[in-house]
Amino acid sequence: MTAQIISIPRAALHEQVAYRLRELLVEGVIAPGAKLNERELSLQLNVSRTPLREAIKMLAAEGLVELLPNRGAVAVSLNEQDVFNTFEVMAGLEGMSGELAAQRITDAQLGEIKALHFEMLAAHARRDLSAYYRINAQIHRAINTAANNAVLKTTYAQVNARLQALRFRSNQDEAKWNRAVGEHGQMIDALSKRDGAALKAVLVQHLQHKRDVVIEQIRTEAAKEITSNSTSNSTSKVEKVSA
Amino acid sequence: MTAQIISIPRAALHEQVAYRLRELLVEGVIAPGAKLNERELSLQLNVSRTPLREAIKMLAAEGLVELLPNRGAVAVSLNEQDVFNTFEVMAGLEGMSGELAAQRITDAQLGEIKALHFEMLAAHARRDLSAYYRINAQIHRAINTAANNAVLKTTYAQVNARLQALRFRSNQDEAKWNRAVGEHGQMIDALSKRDGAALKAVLVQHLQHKRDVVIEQIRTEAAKEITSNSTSNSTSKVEKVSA
DNA sequence: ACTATAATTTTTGCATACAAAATATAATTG
DNA sequence: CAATTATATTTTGTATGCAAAAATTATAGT
Repeated sequence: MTAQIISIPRAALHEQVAYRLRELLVEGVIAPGAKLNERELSLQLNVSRTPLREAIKMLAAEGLVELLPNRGAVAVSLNEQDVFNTFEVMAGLEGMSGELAAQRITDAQLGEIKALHFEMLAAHARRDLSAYYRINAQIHRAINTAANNAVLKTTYAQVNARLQALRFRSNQDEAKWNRAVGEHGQMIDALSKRDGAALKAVLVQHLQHKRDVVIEQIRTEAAKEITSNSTSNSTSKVEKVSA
Repeated sequence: MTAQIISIPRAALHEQVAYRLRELLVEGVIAPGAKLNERELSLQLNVSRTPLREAIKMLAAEGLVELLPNRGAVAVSLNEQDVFNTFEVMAGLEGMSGELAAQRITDAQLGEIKALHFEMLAAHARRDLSAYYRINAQIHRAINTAANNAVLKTTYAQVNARLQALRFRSNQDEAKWNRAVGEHGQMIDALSKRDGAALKAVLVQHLQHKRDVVIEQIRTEAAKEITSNSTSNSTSKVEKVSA
């Protein structure tokens, strides 16, 4: 008799596809505004169009792609207003997370967040932006987890994914980076004191600052786009689609 | 030449199906925990299984149904913890709505909300619970709309839909009903003064009270269920599924 | 009669096939 | 040559078919 492998029932195909597409969208491999060609994707992912389409419908419900009737799906492309609105909601959700986390966090969880904080300081000291962003995301996720509310967690993840898909993370200036790190210090203080109101305030402010940075970048990008379009041949992407 | 009808491109089939299923779930026609049989539904809705399945996948992403690998989909059934968590998030979202609405509401919108408020008082005076709930929902939706944030609106709608699906709306006692109506009066005051902080506070409290009412009902229902199961033949629904 | 096993039916999951719409390409005309 | 119409191709949307898994019913054994 052959060794019976314990059945880890591999996720349904549409789940796997949704997971992979989510990665591609959030990592920017599929750029905002880009069209999702079903034939092409089903070839690349090696699945038929049926589970692919089911996955796309899920992503549409999550707000990561937009469905155009009879014209398929495109990766969401947020305009300035969309970004503003999304950050506004994110700020509220982060605030909620912080307030609840302050009430519910365990000592172990707090210890882990402090550890991550020091790792973040290290990344900052080394000017390692990539590591900084990774650890930063981990800290925010940890606070969210400490809030111990599954609905909040999924809601947060869903709204956040749309912002991640923007991939605006490069070149924030020195002063703003320092400010962000300072705010993180305040977060740790507030969490240590289990001061929900203070943590909430810091997180909301933190998100507002991040919002300002991103919106500034969008404007810079837009300005560059116009310049390049008027001087050289247009290299602009697929027509802009609102979210 | 025949009169050219202005093409109102009827929504894609999967959209229509999703819309209809959403109604059935929120109105409780498909009860929490009930299985969604694909053959049966495709016959009833007169569509093939393909668009039906796509619609179900969307509802799964919205959190209205749960997918069981190789076993299809069931209408979500929230346990007490789930309900608590959902209300916690709803309270936060309502608070956000109120805070933003106070800043952004137009005089026309405020007028409409005041009108709805009086209609609600009328329904309360007549002890017309059905009308009361309908108008109540309209008021909350109007506040949400006045917040003027599309992301908040969809997020709110999505989380709220899961609570609607609970259909816990019957028999709230007199004192609690009066209290809820009183809170609504405070909302109107706060909105009129454009006092975001006050409105937020009232809304959060309002939701907490609603949460308490619902959780109490769940416990009562659960107690009844146990009694009936032990005395008579079990008429319980499909196995409980967590959300 | 109750449990365990086997056969049957149902149901889900995925792939394929076909029709309609949209897009791209070619042809035509002023 | 530009603009428009006609044709071909691609792409999406929906239905159907088939295999695998699950649920149900039947059968056998204790």
